[in-house]
Amino acid sequence: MRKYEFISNEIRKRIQEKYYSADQPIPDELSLAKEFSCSRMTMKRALDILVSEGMLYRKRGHGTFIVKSSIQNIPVSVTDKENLGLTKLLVGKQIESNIIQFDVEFPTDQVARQLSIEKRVPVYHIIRLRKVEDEPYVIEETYMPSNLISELTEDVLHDSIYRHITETLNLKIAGSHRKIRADKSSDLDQRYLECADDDPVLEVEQIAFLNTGEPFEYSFARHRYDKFEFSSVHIRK
Amino acid sequence: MRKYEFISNEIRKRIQEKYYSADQPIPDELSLAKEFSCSRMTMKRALDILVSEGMLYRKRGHGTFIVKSSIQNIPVSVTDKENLGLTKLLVGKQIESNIIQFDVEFPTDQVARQLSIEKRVPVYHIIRLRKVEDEPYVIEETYMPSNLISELTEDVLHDSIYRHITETLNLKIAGSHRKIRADKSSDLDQRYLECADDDPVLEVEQIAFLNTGEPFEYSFARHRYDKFEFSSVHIRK
DNA sequence: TAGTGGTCTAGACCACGTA
DNA sequence: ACGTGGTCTAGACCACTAA
Repeated sequence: MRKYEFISNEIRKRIQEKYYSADQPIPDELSLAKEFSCSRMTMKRALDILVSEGMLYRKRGHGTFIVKSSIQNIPVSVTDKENLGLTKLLVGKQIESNIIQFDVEFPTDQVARQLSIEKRVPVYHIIRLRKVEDEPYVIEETYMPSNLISELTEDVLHDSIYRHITETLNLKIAGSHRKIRADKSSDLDQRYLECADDDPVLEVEQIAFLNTGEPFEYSFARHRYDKFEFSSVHIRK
Repeated sequence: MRKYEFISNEIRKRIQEKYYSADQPIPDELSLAKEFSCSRMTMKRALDILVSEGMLYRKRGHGTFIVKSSIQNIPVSVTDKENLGLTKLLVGKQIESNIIQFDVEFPTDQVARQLSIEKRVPVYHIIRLRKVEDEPYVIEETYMPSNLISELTEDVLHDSIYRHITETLNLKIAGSHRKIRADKSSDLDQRYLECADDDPVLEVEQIAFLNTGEPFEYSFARHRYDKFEFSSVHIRK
């Protein structure tokens, strides 16, 4: 366990358990560094994590304070904690994946460009309906280059593509770029998400990268507008 | 100018100008530190910024590499760079604000809770239509505690609330929590955004904080679905 | 084994806010 | 003047990767 992570977790626990008064600054960095037997840089790094989570804020020349609203708000962010698929996001819930389409094809210009591949490299083209607790939740249309993501089978699609990538293929996911927009529901949306003609959907377009810098996924996730919202925390530097 | 910011900007420029080959790692941290006459920690911090922007990625034991797709994709993110209002986001464009409503009232339970204030503290309740280049762009409904944000006038609302807060009141904005969702357009949306009955809207709910930790804004921004999307970059730690 | 990035130290000085 | 956080240094050792 890294020292700064251990300390960060400890301080987070203390805040949640109201060990520190929310009306006063928490102890200064040097005192905390002494308490945890670390350098001030390491202490600062531990606190940085909590600042980036929106749990603490600093005032130069004054001290480090608890963001009061952070104590009750538990689920700070979908965005910043995970870009793992549904499977990890909703642990404990019963998740089911219906395969609507599963093809291999040559990419369109747009798909080839987003995945940074040549047009002659085949891509998987997958459309899945994900259900949570038997309720339709999201339709995911996914493109993945076949040379990068191998051994994709229907079994994998029913389980979790992310698990296949990280555990079976042993690849490492580095991050993703996302765009979020509203759209009118298409016939496909209405059929599978069981939504009304005039129900909108929330679409998340995503390009995900391996730690090699290679894009391995270009996807469109279309969510029922009444069952999903996207959360993010923004801290100014 | 902070040293790590200067270095970070310099490396970013080099990447954009293809000074470094995208097929090879950029020079190692120690060499770069020597070139910029700084410590390795400072060099690492400069590179951290570019990693968090999705421009570089690292492989331990191997080197630091350029994310190829980052070179052409210029506007990486609305999310991570700014939570300043429209005024700063769309510099150079002609922006107009029409005031639809401007009241002071006692907050509802929900508004009081989100702003962490007592129900007896009056709040400004503002609804504005923001136009960009004469086209309707977004309807913003905003609640601000009157004890925190003072001297709010129609002149300010026509200009920029953020400028008033940072420049006139000299307060510092620390960050915000946001939720993004799709919704059906309301009568108000249709009237002012000039959208059709069945056009959806993209709603961004935001609580913004000062560096004192106090929430100063609780707002709902409703965007035309065909004119706005929300971008974010996610890097796994 | 050599070279890379990841963590950590024990200091230093600076910038800012309060008294 | 003092105490706070912000930046920066010049090292050290560790973890991982490739040759």
